[in-house]
Amino acid sequence: MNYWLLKSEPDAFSITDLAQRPGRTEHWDGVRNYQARNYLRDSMRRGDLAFFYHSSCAAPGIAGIVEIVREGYPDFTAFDPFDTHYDPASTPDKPRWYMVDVRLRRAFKHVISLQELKSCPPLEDMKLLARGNRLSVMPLTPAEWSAILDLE
DNA sequence: GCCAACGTTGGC
DNA sequence: GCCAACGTTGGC
Repeated sequence: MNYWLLKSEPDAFSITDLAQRPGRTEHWDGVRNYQARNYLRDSMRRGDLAFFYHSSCAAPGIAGIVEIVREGYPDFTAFDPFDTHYDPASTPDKPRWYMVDVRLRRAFKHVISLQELKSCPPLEDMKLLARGNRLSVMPLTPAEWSAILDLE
């Protein structure tokens, strides 16, 4: 069982959007970074839990918890010329990008703000808070996971 | 909108 | 393989 953090811009896809999907389940598409792709493709397991992080918005922070319900498979949005995440270098025969399916476990009543995360000593070394970090899919240690839950 | 940090691209 | 230029991310 692994712990993760997934970033999304709420303008594009928010935790409220996920809550409204059938089965509160949706594919996590659009990741176009190799390190993040490798996590999605190789390391995420069905049953793993992830924080849903809202980025690039007025109130960045962790909005809730999702469960991985389908392990890595080709991100088909890369095959669609009309999709914003289209990548002609990725084909059904040789897919370059991968996604997983996530199901909403619960949305927090209050988003745990980035500021709260930054001022929590046990989270000092968390990847998310590292200088210049841009990774949109990242692992968390069990200690980080529970420290964040304590902030709720 | 600004800008620092980072990843990718492409010429050499 | 180097590295400058460029595009993107993401907080503020």
